[in-house]
Amino acid sequence: MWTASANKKRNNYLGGIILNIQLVKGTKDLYGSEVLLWQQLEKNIRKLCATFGIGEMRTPMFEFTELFARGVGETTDIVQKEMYTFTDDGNRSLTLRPEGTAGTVRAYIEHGMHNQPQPTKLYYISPTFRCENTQAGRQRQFHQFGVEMFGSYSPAQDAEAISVATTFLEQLGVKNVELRINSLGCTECRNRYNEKLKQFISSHLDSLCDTCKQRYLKNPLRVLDCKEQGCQNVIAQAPSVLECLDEECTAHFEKVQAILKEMGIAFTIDTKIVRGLDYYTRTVFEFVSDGLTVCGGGRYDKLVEECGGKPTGAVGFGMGMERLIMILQKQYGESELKNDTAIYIGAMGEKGLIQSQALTLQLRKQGIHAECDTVERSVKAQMKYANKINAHYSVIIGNTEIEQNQIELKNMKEGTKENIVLSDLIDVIKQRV
RNA sequence: GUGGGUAUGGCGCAGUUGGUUAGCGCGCCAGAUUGUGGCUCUGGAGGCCGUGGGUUCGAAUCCCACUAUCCACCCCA
Repeated sequence: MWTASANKKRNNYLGGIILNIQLVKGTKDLYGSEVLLWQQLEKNIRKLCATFGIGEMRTPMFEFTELFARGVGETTDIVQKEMYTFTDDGNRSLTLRPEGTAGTVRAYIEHGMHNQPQPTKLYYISPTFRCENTQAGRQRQFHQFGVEMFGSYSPAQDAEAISVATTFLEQLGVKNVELRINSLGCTECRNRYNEKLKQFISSHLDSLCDTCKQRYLKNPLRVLDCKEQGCQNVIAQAPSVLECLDEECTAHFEKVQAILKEMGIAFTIDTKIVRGLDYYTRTVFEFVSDGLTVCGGGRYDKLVEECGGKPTGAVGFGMGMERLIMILQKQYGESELKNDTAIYIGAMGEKGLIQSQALTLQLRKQGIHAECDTVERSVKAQMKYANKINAHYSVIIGNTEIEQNQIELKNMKEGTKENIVLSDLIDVIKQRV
């Protein structure tokens, strides 16, 4: 590990050149039992998506800055102060992706996916970057699992997207999950509501906090999100978005609810949900567990068009993997995940060492996890090692075994031994695994 | 960006009002009669106590700055 003192020593070797070989703020190495947890989570996601007919989309880690600035919204905090932006050789302004939707939309348009049978359903599990203050479960490089569904304006698509998230959280066993939904309406409804809200807020300015006094002009919806008590009191009296929806948007929202009900998906309507991203239209939703938002998403019918594609209805959601991992860790408690080893093939003497290496490879080629001694330790130490790596069986190969073509196969759990013919070892193990 | 806590071998922690060679648990390595694990015992390796300054005869310990980390706010996933 590159501790600071290790750096110091290293610097001496390198003649005083100072190397900053340390983790960058907000980044993390994943290894050991933690990475096993990640693998399991990813496996669950892939299986889930296969069930829902959602294909994987892998977009590049960086794109033109413009894409995110436009896609995510110029007024959002993400664009204004949290993006990792740099200029490359060709003087292009590039940015590490701060969220997954924009890149997916770009790919959808660029590859003419609207020519495929619609809807196009895509998911991604990708590293994502935001330059903001860190906290538990919030890194500067974090991982997002997201699903995007293109090509439908129907409320059925909203419901399908929500059902993916519900099923996933259910299967993961996340407890106390609550689904909250709301509708922001189409652009017209939204503008109408913004005006109404502005008027309402301006008549209650005195009770608002300082930030809200500023931001209500630009983005009055944000005030609904404020946690200050004073603002909360004002908001409680504020007009609801739902009152401003036109007929179509109202019908859409009602239909989403009807489908969810029939699907057996419980939800509550929360007119305070507005989401921080500018691109949402109509349905928006959040899954909250113990006060933490574990999933957020909604419909974004204008985004594909804004990014240069044909008008296309779309709906999606994102989940922070780090938060899911935290939940899983709590669930699994301290019990460490381990990779088991089928058999440990120890060796005694030179002939044994040589043969054990070859035998191990043969087993591995058959898909069996075998380990052998590559350190030339004592038999006792080898057995200790076999125990530590959770070997189910062990054998020691030495001169006697080779001469007699006989070995003692030991069952590590039971502590029992049995004699078998050395040349039969592979077949015997294959049968037992 | 704002406020508060923390920073000691791989991990988790002690280190008393500043005083000699900085400890403990887990882990790692090796032994406990010569070729066999899990228990126990013994020994060993591994830290200039986050970094840089300052106060002092003397600093892990006091002061300042920086960095990282955690918590809250902000925002989101």
